[in-house]
Amino acid sequence: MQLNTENIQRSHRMPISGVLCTTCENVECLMKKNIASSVVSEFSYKKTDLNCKKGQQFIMEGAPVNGLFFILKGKVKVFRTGINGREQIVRFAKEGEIIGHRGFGTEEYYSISAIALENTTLCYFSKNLLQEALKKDATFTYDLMLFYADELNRSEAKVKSISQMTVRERVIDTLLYVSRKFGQVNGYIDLQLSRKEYADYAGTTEEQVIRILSVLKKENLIIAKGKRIGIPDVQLFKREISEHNFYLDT
DNA sequence: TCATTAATCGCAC
DNA sequence: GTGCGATTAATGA
Repeated sequence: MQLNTENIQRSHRMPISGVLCTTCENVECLMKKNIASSVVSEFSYKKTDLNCKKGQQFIMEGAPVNGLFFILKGKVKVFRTGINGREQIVRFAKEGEIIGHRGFGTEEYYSISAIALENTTLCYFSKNLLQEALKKDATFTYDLMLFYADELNRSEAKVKSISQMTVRERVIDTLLYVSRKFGQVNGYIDLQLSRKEYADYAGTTEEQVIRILSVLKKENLIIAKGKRIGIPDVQLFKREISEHNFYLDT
């Protein structure tokens, strides 16, 4: 029975490679959420899977936009190259998230770069096919719009944090963001980042992150063993910045 | 294990 | 707060 359906799918409804959206486990994925729609379902067969090894760059700043990526499995960092080669990490992304969406639409070239932080599998959709699907399915389009709105909101919050927070608060903010997004396993954040990557996100230097991290460790607000960093009490940790922000907001 | 790479510290600016 | 160079710790081939 199962073999039979699989054969039918293989004959004319199989994506060019890899995992089907129907069997995919990424519930948060925009495709998965809308898979009940016939438009989305039809469209989902036209993806291409792409395997990226740890450290591999799959979006190059300035390269022409042909489509966009969904993360099937793995973790990714998105960044922009700033003045004198310094990286500015825009965001981190995990399973089910969209990468390269900003280049979508009227933009011709990517304004960001993306690198796999661990071995990652990506679902690639061509720009033209996605546009067609979006025109046909309003719910799908609406979901994408919500995603854009959320991204914009986060991006604005980040502008505030960089311009108004102290370095210490920015590092704390970064730690909170990463732990909220990737969670903690065995008391440590489920993502190993170098001090430089924390710095690139917080908008500081590697040395500054190292110094602040060791202070936070002394204050028992975090635990750190090499690249593994853990936050024992997230609520307590949050208070470190929310107190200050209270004054900023009023 | 040894060699490479990352983290840390101290110091000058 | 930032940036450089030396030292030390961690990682992985």
